[in-house]
Amino acid sequence: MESNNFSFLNELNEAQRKAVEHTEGPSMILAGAGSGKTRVLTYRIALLMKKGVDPFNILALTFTNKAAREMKSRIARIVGESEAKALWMGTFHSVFSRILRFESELIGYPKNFTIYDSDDSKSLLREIIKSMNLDDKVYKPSFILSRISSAKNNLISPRQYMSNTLAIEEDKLARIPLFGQIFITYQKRLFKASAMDFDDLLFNTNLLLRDHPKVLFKYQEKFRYILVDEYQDTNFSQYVIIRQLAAAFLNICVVGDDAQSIYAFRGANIQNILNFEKDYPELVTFKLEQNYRSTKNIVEAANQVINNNKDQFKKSVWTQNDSGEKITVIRASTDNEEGQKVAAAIFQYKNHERLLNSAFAVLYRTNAQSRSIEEALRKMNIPYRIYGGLSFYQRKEIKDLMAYFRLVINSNDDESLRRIINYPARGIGQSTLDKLSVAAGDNEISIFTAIENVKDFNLGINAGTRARLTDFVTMIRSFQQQLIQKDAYEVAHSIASASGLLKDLHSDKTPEGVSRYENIMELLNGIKDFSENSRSPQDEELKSQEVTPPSAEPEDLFDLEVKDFRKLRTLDEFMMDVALLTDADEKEDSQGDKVVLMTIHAAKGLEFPFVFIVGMEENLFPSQLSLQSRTELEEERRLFYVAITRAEKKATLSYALVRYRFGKITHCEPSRFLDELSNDFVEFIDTAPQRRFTDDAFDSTRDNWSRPSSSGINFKGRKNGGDSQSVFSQLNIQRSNKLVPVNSSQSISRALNLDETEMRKIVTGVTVQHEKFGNGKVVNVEGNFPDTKATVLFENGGQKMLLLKFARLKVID
DNA sequence: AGCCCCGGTGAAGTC
DNA sequence: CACCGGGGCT
Repeated sequence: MESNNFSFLNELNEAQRKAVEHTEGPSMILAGAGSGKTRVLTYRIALLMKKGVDPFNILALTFTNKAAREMKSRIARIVGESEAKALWMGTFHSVFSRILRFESELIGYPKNFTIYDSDDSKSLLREIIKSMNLDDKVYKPSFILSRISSAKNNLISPRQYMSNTLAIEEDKLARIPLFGQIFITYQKRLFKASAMDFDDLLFNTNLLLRDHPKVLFKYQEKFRYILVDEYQDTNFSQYVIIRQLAAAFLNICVVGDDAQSIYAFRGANIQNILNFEKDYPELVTFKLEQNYRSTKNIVEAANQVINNNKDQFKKSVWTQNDSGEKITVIRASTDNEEGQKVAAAIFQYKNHERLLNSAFAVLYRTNAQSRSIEEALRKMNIPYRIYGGLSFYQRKEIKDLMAYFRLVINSNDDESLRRIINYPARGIGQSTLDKLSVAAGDNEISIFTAIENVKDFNLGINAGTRARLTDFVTMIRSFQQQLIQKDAYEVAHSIASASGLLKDLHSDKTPEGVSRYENIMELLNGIKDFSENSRSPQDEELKSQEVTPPSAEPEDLFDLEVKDFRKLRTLDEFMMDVALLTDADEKEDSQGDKVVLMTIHAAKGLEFPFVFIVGMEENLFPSQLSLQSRTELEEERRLFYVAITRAEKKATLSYALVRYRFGKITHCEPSRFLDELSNDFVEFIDTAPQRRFTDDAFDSTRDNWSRPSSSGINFKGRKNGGDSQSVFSQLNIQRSNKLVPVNSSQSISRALNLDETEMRKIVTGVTVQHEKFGNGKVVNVEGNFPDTKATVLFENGGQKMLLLKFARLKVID
C-alpha cells in the first residue's frame, strides 16, 4: 500500500532510525546478527525514494539474487510496485554483467559474450594443461582455477602475475612453475571464445571503468546512491568497483558484520572494512547491536563463541528477549544415529508444540552430510527440502541443451561446441575434434570457425565427416537466423527438437531418462514464461541508449522487424539471466511445508525458530583444511557464529563418534567449538552410545565436554601469527592506496587480419614471424585470397599450415 | 565410433 | 561411497 507519509520510520529503534535517516555522504552500518539490518537497508532505500530520489539512480548490491528480490518486494510495500521495480538491485555479478552486455565492445568483447561457469573453466583448464603435456595431478584444474580466481579478484592480470617475482617464487615452491603460463593461455582462450568466467565479470568491469572515463562518468552520474549489503564478504575487485562508482557523489552506504565474514576463501577481505574508513575520512559509522531475533541464551552463547577470535571489532550484541531454552548438545555414536536423533527431536517438537515443518532447519558444514539426515527424516515421514547440491542448471541434460543455446548465441564458445558437436551422435568423433582443435589453436580461431573453413586445412578428414561437419554448421547457422527473428521460447523449442536432443531423450524410457526429458520440458516452460514477461526496467533503460539491436545484422531486417525485435524477449536475454542463477534463487512456490536442509553458508541471512547444527566434530567443523592457520580457524568460528545466530527459539548441536567418510569408517572427536560454550547456556544430553562398533569408537572413560580444552591452547601456542602469507594478501596492502594498473592484454582488439596487399607479401622463401611459434620460413603458398594459406617451417622445428586471414604473420627481412 | 568396466581419487563453502 | 576419466573391447 502506498502511503505518503514517513510513518514507516516509527517502526525503527533509535539506532536503526539514525542509520536510516543519514542518507547523504559515506556511511557504514555495523549490524550484529539479528539486529534488523535488512529492515534498515529497506527503509533507507524507501526513504530515499520518498524524498524524491529517482529509483534509477539507486544501486543496491546484495549477496544473492534472492536477497535482492525479497528486499525489493519489501520496498514495494512502502513505495509501490512500479517504483520499486526500477531500482538497480542485485548481486555484483548480475548487475555488472548487465552493464557489460552494453559496454563490452569497449574492452574488445562482443555483446553476446558467454559466461563460463566453473565447470566450463575447469574443462578449459584441463585441455590447456593437457596440451602443455603437464600432469593434471600436479596441476589440478580446480586448484589452478582457484589460484587464477584469487589473482583476478585482486586485480592481478596474467601479465602482472608473470612479472611478480614473489608469485613466481611461490609457484616454484608449490611445484607448479608453469602456473603463470597456464594463466596466460587460459585468459587468451577465454578471450578467443568471447567468454568471461565469473571473476572476469568483475575484473572486466574494473577494466571498463579504469580505461573509459566517459563510461565511468556515466555510471557515476547514474548511481548517485550506492548501498552494499554483506560488505564483509566483498573482495578487492568489488571494493574498487564501488569506490570508483561512488567517487563523484560519495553517497555510499555499506552494511556488514565482521563477525559474519565467511567467504574469505573466495577472496572476501575484512580489510575492505578497514580500507573503507581510510578512504572516506568523513565516514559516519552506525552500530546496530540490539538483537531482535534470538533468545538470550542463543545471543550470549554466540557472543561467547566469537570472543575466541582475535581479529574482530568490538561490538556487544544484546537482546531484550527471554532467556529461552538452553542450547542442547546431542551425542550420537554414528552419523546415522545422529540423523535419527535429530529427526526424532524434530518429530517430538512438532507434536508437542504443533509446529510447522518449516519451523526447522538442519545446518551442516558440507553437503555430503545431508545423506544421513535425509534418510532419517524419510523414515519418519517428515517432509524436507535440500538447498544446494546439484542445482537444476547443473544437470547434464540441461547443460547439454543450454550448450546449444550458448553456441548459437556465440559461435566462438568452444566449450559448448565440444559438448554438443557429437551429441546427439552425428558421427563427428574425438579424432576429428582433435584435428579441428589443433587447427583452431594454430590459427588462433574458434573451433566453429575452423569447421567453417575446414576445406582450407589439410586435416585428413574424410569427405563423409566433412559433410557431417557442414551439416552441423548449417544447423547452427539456421538457429542463429531464428535467434534474431523469434522469441526465446520459439527458438529454444526449435533447437531442442531440430538438434535431435528431444528425440534422443524421449526414446529413453528408463526412469532416469523420463526424468531427464521432464527436466528439459521444465526448462522450456521456464523459457516460455520468460518470453511472455516484459523486460526489466533496467534493461529497457540500457537498451534505450542503443542505436542498433544487439547481434542483429541490419541488412537482415526490415525496419518493421527491427521494431518487433526490440519488444521480443530473446533467447540471449534469457541466457544472460540464467548464467548467474544459483540454487538459492529457485522459485519459492510449490515448496509446501518442509524442513529445510542446507549448508551453513547457504543459511546466511536466514532465520528459523528451531535450528539443528549437525556434525560438530573436529576435522569436519572446524574443517581439517582450516587447521593450518589462525585466520582460517577464525573463519570457521565465524561460520559457527553464523550458524547459532540463525536460531530464534532454540539451537541444538549434535556430533557423532563415528562417521562414514570416503566410504570408510572414521573416528571423530567432538568439535573444539563445543568447549567454547559454557554450561550457563548449554546442556549436554548424554545418551549412552549404542555399542555397534568396537569400544574405542567412543572413549567411555572420558567425558566429552570436560575434555581439557587443549585444542584452543595448543593451537594458539602452535601457530599464532604463523599464517601463511600468500602473495595476494601481501600485494593487497600495496595496492589499496591507489588504483591498480590492470594490464590490458585483454583489450587488444580482436584479431586483426591481414589485408590482401599484406598477404601478397607472403610468398615462398620469405621469413615470417608468428606471435606464438616464432620465426619461420615459408615453404609453400596455396589457395586464393581470402583463403590463402601458407606452409611455414619454423625455427623451432615445427611445420604448420596457416590460413593467412587468421594467422597474424609478419614478414621480416 | 560407442559402450562398458575398471580403477583411481576425492568432498568446504559460491557468484 | 560416488564420480569421472581412461582404456580396452566390440
